[in-house]
Amino acid sequence: MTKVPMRDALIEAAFALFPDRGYDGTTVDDIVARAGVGRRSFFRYFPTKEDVVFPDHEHSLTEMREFLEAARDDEDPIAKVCDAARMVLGLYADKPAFSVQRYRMTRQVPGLRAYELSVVRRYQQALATYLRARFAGSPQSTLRADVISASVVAAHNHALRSWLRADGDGDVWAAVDEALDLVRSAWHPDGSPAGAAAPEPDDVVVFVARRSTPMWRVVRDVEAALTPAGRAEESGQPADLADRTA
Amino acid sequence: MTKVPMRDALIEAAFALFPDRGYDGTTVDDIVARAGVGRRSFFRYFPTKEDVVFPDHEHSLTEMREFLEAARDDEDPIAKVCDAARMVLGLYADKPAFSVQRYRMTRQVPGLRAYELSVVRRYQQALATYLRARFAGSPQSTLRADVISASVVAAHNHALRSWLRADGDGDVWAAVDEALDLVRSAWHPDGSPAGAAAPEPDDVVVFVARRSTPMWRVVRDVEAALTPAGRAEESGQPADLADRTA
DNA sequence: ACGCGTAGGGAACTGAGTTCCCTACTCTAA
DNA sequence: TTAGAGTAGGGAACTCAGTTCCCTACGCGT
Repeated sequence: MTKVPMRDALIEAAFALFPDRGYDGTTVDDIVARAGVGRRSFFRYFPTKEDVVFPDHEHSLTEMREFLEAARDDEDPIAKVCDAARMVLGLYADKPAFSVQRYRMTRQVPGLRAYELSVVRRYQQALATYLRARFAGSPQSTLRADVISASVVAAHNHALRSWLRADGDGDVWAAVDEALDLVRSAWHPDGSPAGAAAPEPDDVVVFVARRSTPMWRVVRDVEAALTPAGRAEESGQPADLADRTA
Repeated sequence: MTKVPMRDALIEAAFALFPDRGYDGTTVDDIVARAGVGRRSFFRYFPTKEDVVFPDHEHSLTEMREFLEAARDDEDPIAKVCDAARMVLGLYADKPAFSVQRYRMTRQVPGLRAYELSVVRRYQQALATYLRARFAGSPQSTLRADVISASVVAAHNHALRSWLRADGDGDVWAAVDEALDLVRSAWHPDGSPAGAAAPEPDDVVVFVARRSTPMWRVVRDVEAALTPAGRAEESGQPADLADRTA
């Protein structure tokens, strides 16, 4: 009847004790006693006590690396690292209660904050490794790879953390999309500085309005132009590329 | 003759032992024995063993905060955080041999890498705090503050680390300037971020959005872009357009 | 001389992480 | 069916970082 793999039993025991005693107040002996196993077994499954708090990041990291290695060469590298960041978001968004509980604990325990930082750095390095390969040959390739991956991670964490601070209320996905859009627009190869004949992607809408335009009218026209709204990119295909509002 | 303050004696003793025994191989007892003081005294001056490896960051952090708090409001905020990053560079560049020795040790000891990350995060937070205050009122102020400070730190570290890897050869200052220039050009007035207004002659606002953008975001950003230096309606975020239309 | 605050010393304890060695189960090959 | 080997788990004993409690010594002003 040792159905539950020991690893899961230890995680469950740990998180059953944390709310009462806190992280520091829960010793490894407490955890193994509750799980009904020997102390030695804990360190067989978790190299340190901190690892039991973030049980799935190791797996998530290898998933991210595989995802990036499987990328085709014709994919936009920046969009790809943004998607990779969204994968990590899923890890948190799938278990809001767990994520919020852990976030609160992490904020209070310096050791856990340090651990979290080291995990974040490994994600960031995975992104940077991918970008370095994709940028290879272009000027400042490693610098750009490092800075862009740092931007993506910062944007992701900004959205994730404000969602966690709000106890998991609100739409994380939308918040992360917005944050990543900012990053993408800052770094993307829109080398064309001022207007001119910029090759615009098909799903981009340009509005022009005078500053004196009443807000209600702008909103109405924007709505009209974006009618096939929503998050489905493949749906909104037709309509004019440039809609003008006097 | 015990002129040397105990703190300095401990640092000196520690770094005298590290080359031979390594960080993990040097116990706190070894250090205090060499310094000729009691074990208890070590923890009076350094909260953890790791702190003795980075003895001056605490002081440097308060210097950076003071530097940023003393900034005038007419200074360019991004240039200011770049200068703040350059202050930290001085900490390393002033003692190349020491910095290189410590860098090599830090690479090999996971605990020291984690410590370094937590220090870096505190610098980054100092930058972000300053930028949040400077950006207050403009759209996405906290997001931009977080992402820009992450970019600055990443650029600084990129240049610093390649200099350290090269055993302190070459011109760090030039390398950091180049790296920071990249960041500044990405975030400063010219690259027009999607969802924000681009500079146009006269009184006209150009608004660019992807068709997949959620409606609530379009409305909010249009509002921010069109509101002429007053305050936006419900969100209470005054949107300053002056930067973008100059 | 007195009291008093501060810098340092040191024993003893807790708890994480390691080392060494033990038991028990299971799967395979002779 | 049994021998052997590989693997999952148990547990004592150790090291070392960090803490707690309490001690001594020195300076310093009144």
